Amino acid sequence: MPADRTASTNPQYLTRSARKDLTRANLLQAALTLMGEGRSFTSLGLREIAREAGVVPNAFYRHFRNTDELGLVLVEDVGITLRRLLREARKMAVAPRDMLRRSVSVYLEYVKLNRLQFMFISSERSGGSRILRLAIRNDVSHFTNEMAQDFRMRGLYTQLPTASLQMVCGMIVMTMLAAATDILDLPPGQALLEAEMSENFVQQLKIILFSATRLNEELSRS
Amino acid sequence: MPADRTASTNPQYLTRSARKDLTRANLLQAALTLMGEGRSFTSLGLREIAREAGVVPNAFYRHFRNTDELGLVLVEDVGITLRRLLREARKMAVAPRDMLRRSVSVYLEYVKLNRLQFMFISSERSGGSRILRLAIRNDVSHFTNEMAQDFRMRGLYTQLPTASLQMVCGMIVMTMLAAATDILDLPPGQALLEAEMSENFVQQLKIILFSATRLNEELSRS
DNA sequence: TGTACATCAGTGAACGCGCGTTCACTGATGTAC
DNA sequence: TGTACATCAGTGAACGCGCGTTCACTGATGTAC
Repeated sequence: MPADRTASTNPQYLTRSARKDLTRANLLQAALTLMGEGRSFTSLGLREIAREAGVVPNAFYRHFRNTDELGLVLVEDVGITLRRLLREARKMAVAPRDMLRRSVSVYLEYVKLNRLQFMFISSERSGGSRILRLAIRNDVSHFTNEMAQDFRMRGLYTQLPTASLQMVCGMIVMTMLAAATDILDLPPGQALLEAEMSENFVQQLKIILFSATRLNEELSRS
Repeated sequence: MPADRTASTNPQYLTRSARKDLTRANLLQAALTLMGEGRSFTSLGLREIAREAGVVPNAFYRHFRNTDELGLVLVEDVGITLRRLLREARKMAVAPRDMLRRSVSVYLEYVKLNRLQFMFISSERSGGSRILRLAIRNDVSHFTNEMAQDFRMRGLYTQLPTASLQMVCGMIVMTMLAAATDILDLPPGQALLEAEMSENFVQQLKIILFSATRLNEELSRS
């Protein structure tokens, strides 16, 4: 039952505004939960979300003007998740052995941990509401830019002009999102398929990164 | 007005079954038209499609069981479009000067020519209805396989094992679809942005193809 | 600290609307003789 | 070729339903004195 979600934090002992925040969080979580059941965000209705959150439809308006506004808050949360991912990546030792493979496995774990959020961006990045689509693309391109900056800070690919580095990072992010979609589609418990997929992902990144080292040398000659 | 679509082929002189086919085509076209107005296929209703096609809602059932079934027919059409694209690509001279750049510009023209169909796959490939998503992925992976076969037939990348060639083609197709999405998002008449985007696309393919020639040489050593 | 009043998160009922689906139908087209 | 009948693409009206949105409300929480 939806109400169980709040069972551990007994509303009895919270202030009014804390309880409001809780309901708001329940609404956001309700939308994610429904998406986890195979629904796309765009197809969710206000009443449906309120029902799943255990409040009356009208209560929704105390928190959001409409479902798109709720969606934008979800996108914000995704942005936070992505920035956290970058922070984790930054903590990794500089260029240790098997750096790429380790990054990939950290990333894939992260995707599985934030399953619903990644399902959300994967399905709303192209389809559905225009305003959400733009917000997500904005987040993704911020992520790409920060990745490029991190490469610079670490002194990687210093020979690349900024535009090329941006493009390479764009390809990496595109590949990351495709891999996330693939891994989320996998039925659970398919360890073998997952390992195969992950290995594929590593190879794809190798292809991109390998060429990056040669950009402006061979490529411009061909 | 929707009825104008049929004005050039006066229904008066057609057989009953030919007129039925025309209505069916109008329904399919109506769905594409509505998508062209910024709607996602998943959000289209049966009544809405019928209205746009100029028939009564009930008439829809003479042609499709529901909107998903209409969607599957659209996917079939996309499959045909993609196979036609491959056929055109095959007609191109073997390895002429600037082959890559020529292929890219042919492809981008093709995308613009079949604008609505590419918008359809781009937005329904991840979002919306599960059954449509699977059908589209199926078409895309067929396309990828055929591309790999064509590479083999042309004697390109003969040193690559089949699995690696598949992966490389997968990356090419992923990049192609991303480029299609980008070009379709561009406001019309932005020739400069379009040229930039197209050049970016060329570079991305170079990166992938260049590495492909070195796969199994340098990559496995790194 | 106690009281009187204001605030406001959530309620419950009602609305008008467009939806998908059903039904019996119409009348032009097609077919059999 | 002409006639009588069958077919069936599309019509028009009706249905029940869930939707988003509105309204006046309740009563616990918060605030001012």
